[in-house]
Amino acid sequence: MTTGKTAARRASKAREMVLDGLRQAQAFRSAQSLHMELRAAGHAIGLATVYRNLQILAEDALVDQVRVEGAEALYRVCAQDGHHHHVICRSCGRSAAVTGPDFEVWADRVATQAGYSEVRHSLEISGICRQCADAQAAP
Amino acid sequence: MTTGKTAARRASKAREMVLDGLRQAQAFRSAQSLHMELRAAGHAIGLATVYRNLQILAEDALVDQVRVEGAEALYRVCAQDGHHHHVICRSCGRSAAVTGPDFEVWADRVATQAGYSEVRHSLEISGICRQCADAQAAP
DNA sequence: GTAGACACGCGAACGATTATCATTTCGCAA
DNA sequence: TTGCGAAATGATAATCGTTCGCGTGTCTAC
Repeated sequence: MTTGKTAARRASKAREMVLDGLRQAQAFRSAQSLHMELRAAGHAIGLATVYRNLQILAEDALVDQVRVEGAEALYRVCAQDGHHHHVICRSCGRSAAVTGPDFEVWADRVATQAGYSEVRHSLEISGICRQCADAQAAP
Repeated sequence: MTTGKTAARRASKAREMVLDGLRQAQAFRSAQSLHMELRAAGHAIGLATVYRNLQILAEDALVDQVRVEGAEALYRVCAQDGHHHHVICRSCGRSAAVTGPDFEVWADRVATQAGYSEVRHSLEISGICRQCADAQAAP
């Protein structure tokens, strides 16, 4: 990697499928569940391939990748560009976008003040969405 | 201390060791490296026990637990006061505490407004500390 | 048409964490 | 002090998500 040469990202049916499967979902999906669905739909795609392409797509900023505490990584088609965050339902994966006013700036500033460079931040907000909460309350 | 309830927490040599090992570190430690060190120091402690006690200590708010993107969980003795965050050096693990403004409140509010309950959040800020940056710049 | 990349699918490997379980140790009270 | 039951322990197996290795397939460029 880092050859500097054109990435030579070749067209790929598998990548197409992964992206498509992600597009059809309203919520964040895990690599595994996406794989299962694709298999169920009759596509002979390998789990490793799903992971591979998910990574590639995340690299190309075509999908968002988040990690909920200690659980699996979740992916979703990137709605918009620019930095934004989500509230993710821990139960169903549905998410809502939230925008913090000066949060980004603040994070960067305090880290820089502390003497840190190449500052990165990751903010995850999770909860139980109303539908799931209702479903749990009334079994 | 305050053994009022059904004191489900008993004194434990292992927990003492874990806490001690953590105290001696200036930076965040992983469960595994802590275990290795304790073994190297001659203590016959099991890996599972390290994990167990780390969890217990985190529960009791005696240690901070963070998860850097996709890597292992890192632990550190808790400085003190309530909720706070850290900037962690991605290179050496050293960290600095940062205090956010009304970040906690904000996160909770936007999530609640979006209809989410049982809101949890996790904020990680990472960077390269000055020493590591210097070391990298002039090898 | 052929060579060489790149991508694929499969299954095994991997690393972090957790569960299991027989045994030890602690806290409390007799 | 001694005894008892509950909690803690350590070794190991198991789990789970993710990645690697490898032989094969497929597309591009020549």
